[in-house]
Amino acid sequence: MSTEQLDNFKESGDFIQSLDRGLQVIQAFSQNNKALKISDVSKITGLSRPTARRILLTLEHLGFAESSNGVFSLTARTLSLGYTYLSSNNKWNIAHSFMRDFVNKTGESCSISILDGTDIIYVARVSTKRIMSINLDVGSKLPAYATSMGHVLLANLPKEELEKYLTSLNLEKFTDKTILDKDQLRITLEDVLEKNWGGVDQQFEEGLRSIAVPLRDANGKVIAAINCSVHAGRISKEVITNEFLPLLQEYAERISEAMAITNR
Amino acid sequence: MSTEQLDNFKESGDFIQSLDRGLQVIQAFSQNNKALKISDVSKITGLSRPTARRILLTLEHLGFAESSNGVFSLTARTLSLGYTYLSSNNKWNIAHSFMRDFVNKTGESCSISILDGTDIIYVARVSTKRIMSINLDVGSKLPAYATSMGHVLLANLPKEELEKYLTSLNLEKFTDKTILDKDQLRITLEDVLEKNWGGVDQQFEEGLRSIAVPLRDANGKVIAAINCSVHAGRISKEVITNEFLPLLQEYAERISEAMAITNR
DNA sequence: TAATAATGTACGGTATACGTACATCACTTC
DNA sequence: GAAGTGATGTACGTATACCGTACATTATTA
Repeated sequence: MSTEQLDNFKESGDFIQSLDRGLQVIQAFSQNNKALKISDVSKITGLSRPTARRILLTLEHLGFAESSNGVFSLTARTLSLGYTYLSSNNKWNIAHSFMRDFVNKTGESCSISILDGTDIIYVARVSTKRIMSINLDVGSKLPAYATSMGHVLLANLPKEELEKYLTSLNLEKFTDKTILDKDQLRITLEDVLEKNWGGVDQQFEEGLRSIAVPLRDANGKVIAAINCSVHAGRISKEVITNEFLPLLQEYAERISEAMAITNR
Repeated sequence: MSTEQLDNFKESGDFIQSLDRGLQVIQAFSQNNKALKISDVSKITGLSRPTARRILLTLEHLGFAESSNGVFSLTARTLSLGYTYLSSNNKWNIAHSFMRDFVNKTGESCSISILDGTDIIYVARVSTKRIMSINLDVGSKLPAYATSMGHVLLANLPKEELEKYLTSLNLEKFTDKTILDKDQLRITLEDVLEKNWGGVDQQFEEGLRSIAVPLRDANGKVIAAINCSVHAGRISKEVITNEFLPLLQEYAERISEAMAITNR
């Protein structure tokens, strides 16, 4: 939705400001913002200090936040709040047993993610050893343009949406191999769309290599991406494309099918 | 917090009703409530229909919900909302590598959870094969009294809190072995407190056996529980208590230590 | 075609939530 | 130890955001 549309909606009388603000406050507690004072929240969100205070106190009394010595942090209840999405949506559960199977065969991690704006969000994950510096879990967000799943999801976007994405995009350099040129990204995505799979080699993190393929609904529409990520020093490009890719494609097929059946 | 206290707070002028209501609506989308109509949400939450509608539309326009043909469901953005708890709180990440290590040694799943009211909430999990009928993930909730981690967490509650919990508790029968007697539960918990570990044998689900021990902060206060769950048909009671328990205790010690160091 | 049950919407009142302003407290800094 | 900095708590009057009732409208079913 465009900002203009949002503004229109905000004045439509069907918009609840306080809910928006409350959710903004929860999101203010992101990485490196482990614990926040009232004034911190006020600064981050742009809300007035009394408003930030009221929201934090409300969250605390509802059990979504806790405070000690005037420093607030979220509680695990917030986590289960997000989990209502998963428990209300069993399609990713269906994928799980297939993913486990794939992981047992390859010995490497497997994940599913969907696109949310400029990010991918992990909705299912079966991991083996840890290969990334950050810990990925269901709910994690990563920038789409630097990941294999992101490439698959972006490549399958309608043309105009992709262009909108590309124009508003701000490319950040994560490693020496990160794509920093929009035209190059566009070419890469065209290639991904044609091949029907995407691969990223240490563009997001040094030593991390991954491939991804789409998951489709009954109509063939891409609804998610599934990937396999490996340690670059351990698994060569040849092995991942010649051995893992066909297997991943096979499993993607089977998962898409299983989800289509149960969604009928 | 007691209801009375909450009511007092609600009238204090520091309570934001709309935020409370909005979060109630999100939580209305729990298991088996995959997709909800406006009137469904109104019924479940007790909110008037126009209010439910306003909240749903607001959530939709913020990207936390989506609708098609008048049926609303949550989006993955809700999931990432919950994930802000994890990313704002790195202590469970610290535990992850230890848990992986434990899983590699035993070949069985390992999880950490904390207490939230009458439920335990999973905050970290490294799983192998799937042994439960439901799929557990970070954010999942289970009733405390029927799980080994729940026993550990309940046993370490202050006396009065435990009593309060026990009096208000409604025991549900999950399997033939589920504890249904409060006195028996009390005795079990006393035993757990003394032994410093808890074990549950198919009380929550047929074929599921698990043991749990506490994780403590620098002051020795119990902050979470860590468990190991196995398939009852594959791993005997003897193996789990004689081989896995000492290992779990060792890892719990190491994790507690690691968290204490980084929290300094 | 009537009836049921859902949704959309208008509207006026009021409780709700707001931000400014001031008081207070904790912690530096000179 | 006094002045200064930056935080929090709180009072209060106001504006408005949000509310629910009531009615119109649109599926859906009988």
